[in-house]
Amino acid sequence: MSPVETYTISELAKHFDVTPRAIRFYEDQGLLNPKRVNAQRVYNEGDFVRLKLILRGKRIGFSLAELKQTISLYDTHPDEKAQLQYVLDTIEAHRQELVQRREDIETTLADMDDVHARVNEQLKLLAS
Amino acid sequence: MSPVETYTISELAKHFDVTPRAIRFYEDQGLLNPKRVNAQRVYNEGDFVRLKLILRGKRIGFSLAELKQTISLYDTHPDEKAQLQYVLDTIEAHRQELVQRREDIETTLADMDDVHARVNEQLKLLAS
DNA sequence: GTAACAATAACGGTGCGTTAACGTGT
DNA sequence: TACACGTTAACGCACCGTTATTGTTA
Repeated sequence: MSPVETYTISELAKHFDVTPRAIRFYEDQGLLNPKRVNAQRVYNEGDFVRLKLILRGKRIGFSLAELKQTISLYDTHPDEKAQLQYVLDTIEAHRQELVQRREDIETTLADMDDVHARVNEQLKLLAS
Repeated sequence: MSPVETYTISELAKHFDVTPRAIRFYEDQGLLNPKRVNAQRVYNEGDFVRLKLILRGKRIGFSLAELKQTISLYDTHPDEKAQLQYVLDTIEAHRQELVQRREDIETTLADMDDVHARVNEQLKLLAS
């Protein structure tokens, strides 16, 4: 047996800079499902990654409810054709959203560059 | 005088697919400031663009409060050095945020591609 | 359409009181 | 071995602040 790295809730909390309370909350919402040893939560590598995905998803702007859906897809291993197709379709839908969001960001960055350039010009004129 | 394109609130609402009520709300929050003719709102091209920026910003994930700040910066034309520098700094801060968010999105898209490929593989095996 | 005020609903948690398990020093 | 003590965690329920809207009435 290879040793499996595990974590307590407070270790995770510290690592990701969130409160243990929040981690339990994510579990309440169905986003995590760690093993238990005497009612105590024991997190493995998979849970670790899952939490990382949750936090990244939050930064991107997804709600916990949305994350619950997508993250499940990531590590489910369905064996039926219909299910596999469903996974593909769902991924595709989310992909579209993300691509749109990325475009919005690109556009905004470009706008910012414009403003930045103009303001910088002003600043130079003023300095001379 | 060149004719200036103007819009009523319901025209804007229809165009951007939001309720007039929401547009008034954005004004309450200080994000819009259309001219009035007899207390009735009259929106010009600038207002139009502003609303577009607001909605794009929302999609990206900025709060109305943040948008109020940034959008103001976009079309203010300060003349003092300190103010100009402030604008540059603020833009830079928001830029950092956006770049981070874009990175998160890139990573997630890559993850999705992985899953997509794996699932597709499964599907092919099943079909054969 | 407008103004003003209220109500709502989702979201993402937090606080708290209580109970339980575990390790340490005496 | 026994006991007290501190730490950490679990649970459940209520509650909260922010945000973004929507309703309502005049």
